[in-house]
Amino acid sequence: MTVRTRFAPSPTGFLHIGGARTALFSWAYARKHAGQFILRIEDTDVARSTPEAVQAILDGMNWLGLSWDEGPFYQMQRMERYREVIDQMLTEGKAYRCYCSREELDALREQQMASGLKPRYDGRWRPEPGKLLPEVPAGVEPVIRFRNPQAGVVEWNDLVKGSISIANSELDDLIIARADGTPTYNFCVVVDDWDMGITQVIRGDDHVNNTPRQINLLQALGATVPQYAHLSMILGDDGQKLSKRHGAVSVTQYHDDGYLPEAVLNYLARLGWSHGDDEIFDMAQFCQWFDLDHITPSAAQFNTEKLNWLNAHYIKLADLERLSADVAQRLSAQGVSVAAEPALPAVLALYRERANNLNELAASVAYFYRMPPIDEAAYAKHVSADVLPLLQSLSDALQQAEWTVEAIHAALDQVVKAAEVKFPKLAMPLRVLLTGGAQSPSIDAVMCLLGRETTLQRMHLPLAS
RNA sequence: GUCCCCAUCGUCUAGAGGCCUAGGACACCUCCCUUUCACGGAGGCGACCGGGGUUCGAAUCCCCGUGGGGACGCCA
Repeated sequence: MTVRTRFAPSPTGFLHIGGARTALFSWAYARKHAGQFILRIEDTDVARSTPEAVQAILDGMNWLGLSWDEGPFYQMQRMERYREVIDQMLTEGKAYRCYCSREELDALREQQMASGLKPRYDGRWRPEPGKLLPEVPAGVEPVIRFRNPQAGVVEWNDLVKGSISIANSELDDLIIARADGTPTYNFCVVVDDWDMGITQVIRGDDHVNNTPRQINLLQALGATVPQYAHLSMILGDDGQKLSKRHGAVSVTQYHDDGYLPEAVLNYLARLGWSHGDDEIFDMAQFCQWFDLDHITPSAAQFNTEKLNWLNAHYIKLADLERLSADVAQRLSAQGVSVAAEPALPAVLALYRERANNLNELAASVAYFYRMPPIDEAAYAKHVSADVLPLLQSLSDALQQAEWTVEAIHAALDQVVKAAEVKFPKLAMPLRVLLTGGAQSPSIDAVMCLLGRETTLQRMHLPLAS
């Protein structure tokens, strides 16, 4: 049987890091087994679902490169099918109408909580042989409830957590259709997973408690029960649960923050899953290695520093043209337009080893394309009066020097030797004048890229005043 | 409250009874490289939640405790 997995987000917000990892694992599992990965949008909560959120999820998936083979399917477009199944269940006595008002249910819940019980529906409208049902109240639209088994236990072998069993006595008759006729989550999931032939349900472990209900429903429908794999949640950098208020951001925010998708993917892959001591691998490798046996059942804390490390790694590896296109955009967003010279790829080749993210990288090379603001402290420290003669003689030497790193280096050496000073005595003030700050790659390489004209011009700043 | 789940360095993790004086990675510290800052290289620091069992032997299996998390919606 071919593997079919799915990612089924509800479009009530963006695709966050936890959802992205769930999608990644489902995707990788399908790829590993040469199966299909299906995208399904669970939009039955009409009040909270938005088209913007759908788009945000699609954007996130696309940025990460998690491609789906079927879908996106929208549950709101499958209403007819749900109704058909509900009608059939009603006919077969597998579901029934319940005329309890919300107030009634709230009161029941409160009362049960107060007496230390697990709140659940008491089955007052559940038909039983010989049982007298209450009189149908006028003007109340009923909900439809599933007739859940009352005895026995539901047990499944969770592919991540191992055997889990929950007694049916813990469950109640869940509502599968609201008073307005729209079906509810647990029901739609079941019908969809069934219709779509899902073989492995890989999802967050906040769904563990839904699983026995879904299994009961599936069995009532005569459907094959898929395998389940429940992934533990991802905690924030501070160990706290992620929420809108607290650290949960869209995966596309990582793009804005200068992360490469391959870095985010690699990081996510290692969060809760491992392959021995392997830390760095691409998605092709991941799809070969991925399995559910090596998923950690416990929650994982997000660690931005490790993500940064991976990002820096992938920046060093990235194709220079691709990097240039990205960095040019970031620069232009800051009002810096990239000139033809020096060529951005060559500049990035010099700088990519020192950046943790693309924004840093862009900021660090901006001085090639516009006069940088000078770090005053660095200026005061390095550009003292006694270096002015050095700058002057270097300037002289540079006028007719061949413009190569070697020749520039020779000129620097010559000035330093003649003045009997250490190399940094000249290199540091140059750094400050040319780049605006005290840190840069090898100064001769910087000068070479900057070009003769700009170099001399910036060098002459203190000489002129 | 009830039910379910989880528990190895600060963090991500390796670990399927002997290979464990517990391995790797990030972070941190030291040194090396060096033209500053990085990069890179070499070292270092640092953990099996507690208690009982089972066993010749337990980080690994069982039980209890403790701690953490999740679920208990006409949300998904």
